[in-house]
Amino acid sequence: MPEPVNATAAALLGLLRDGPASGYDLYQRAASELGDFWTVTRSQVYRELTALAERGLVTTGEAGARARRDVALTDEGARAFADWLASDPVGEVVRIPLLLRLAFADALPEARLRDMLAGARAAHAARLAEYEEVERAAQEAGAGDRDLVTLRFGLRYERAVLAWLDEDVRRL
Amino acid sequence: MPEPVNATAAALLGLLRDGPASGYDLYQRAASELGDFWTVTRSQVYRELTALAERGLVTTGEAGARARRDVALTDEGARAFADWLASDPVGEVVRIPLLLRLAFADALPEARLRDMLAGARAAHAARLAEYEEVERAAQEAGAGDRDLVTLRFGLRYERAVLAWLDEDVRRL
DNA sequence: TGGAGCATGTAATGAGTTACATGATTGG
DNA sequence: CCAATCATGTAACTCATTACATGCTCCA
Repeated sequence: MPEPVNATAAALLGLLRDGPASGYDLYQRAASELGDFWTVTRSQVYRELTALAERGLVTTGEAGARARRDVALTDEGARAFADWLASDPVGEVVRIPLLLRLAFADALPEARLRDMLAGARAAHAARLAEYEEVERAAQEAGAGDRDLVTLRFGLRYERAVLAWLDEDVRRL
Repeated sequence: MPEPVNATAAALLGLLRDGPASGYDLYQRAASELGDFWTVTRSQVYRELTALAERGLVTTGEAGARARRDVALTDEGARAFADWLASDPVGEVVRIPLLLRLAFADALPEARLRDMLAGARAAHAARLAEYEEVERAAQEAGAGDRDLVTLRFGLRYERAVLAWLDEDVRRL
């Protein structure tokens, strides 16, 4: 059994099913199609593509304008993607800097704490509003539930955070 | 202005306010007191402690049993902690492997998908139950809202994920 | 026609995980 | 008294972010 690919590499393979693309393209598509709950940076894209090419899971085409080089999925790459896709989804990460600070709230000046909470509230409310707007637009455009599943997670997440801020954190 | 410390290092400084401790102690305390939304590994603890010692933010004591070496907070370390604590909480990370797979659900065999969702549901339900149990115990022990704020976040998060699984993902 | 901004990629650094090693304790 | 387990730490590796460099395009 060959070494399994990591999730970021697998995501790139998955995107490449739609046809060859440059690292830059893949980066853009990942940002827009994979959503806020699986982010990748450009550097990661290039690193993973290099590694995938070395393993023969993608092939690298000729250089085009601006050093652009398209890569394409190989059969072996498609197989590696399918294996990853069926593998157990492990490694959920939720990391909340605000929560870490609240653990030490005793040492935090009252006023600064209030500011911080207000800032967090505003940021999450803004993201919620953004998601709601995207949902509205998607529904008008006739998107199905399948397309909205990530968005729905985002909506629930942001609402949960806001409820927590308003109902649980408020009383401090 | 000195280079600010990173969040993991800051957490260790924060814990050291209660008195000197070994890396191992700090690791244990971080795991139990900082909760599931800011995890650190043992290796991180030692790496950060080394770096903190080089910067004079902690001092390293003599070796005890089993190569144990306690470190203690310096005044400068306490200042660095306070600075970090008051700084803006940036860098929230939420990373959901299941969501990434759902983005490619078209290529996933029906049965495997169902399994995967069932597994996720079970895992989150178990964590929710665990949190509820901790909450019950804490309340009996007379813990205040201040102590429970992290836990409350966990409760809301797990409930939101379960609702998402049951109400939004179900229909696929 | 030149400079503002987009496209494309690399290098350097930082953070996080896994695997390894080894010395104390302790219960059977 | 020795085997299992706990305590303690290091090394190697993978993953992720930030900073940098440079070539195109296009429009003012």
